[in-house]
Amino acid sequence: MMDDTEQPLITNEFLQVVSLIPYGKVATYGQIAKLSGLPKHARHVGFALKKLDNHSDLPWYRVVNSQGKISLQKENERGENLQVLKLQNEGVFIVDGKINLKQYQWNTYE
DNA sequence: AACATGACCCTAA
DNA sequence: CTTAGGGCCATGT
Repeated sequence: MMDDTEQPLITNEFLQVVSLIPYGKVATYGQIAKLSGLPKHARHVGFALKKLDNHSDLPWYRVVNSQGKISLQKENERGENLQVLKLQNEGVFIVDGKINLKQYQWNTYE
């Protein structure tokens, strides 16, 4: 039997890392890619997340770009961004559409 | 196979 | 501070 469980990409690696982002913290696309061992694939992190369903358990909303801005532009009927709401709900302050990474970025050192 | 696209990143100006 | 350009590479057509 053929067992073609081959992934479109190494998507699972990305999602694995995303699931590790602590509550109330955020990580950048590049950071996720790097931690997954694929530093050149920052773009594909977003690509992988886009293919997710909104009812996924993954904290996809904790992923922002390197400038601390929300990359997802999609809005609901109220003109609100779901990612913004999710983050604010975790206590992440967003000023002028930007997040202070110095304060909220997931520090993988230690 | 070639071309366009993308929830990006980095540097220069 | 913002914008522009080049780099990157899997996916879709």
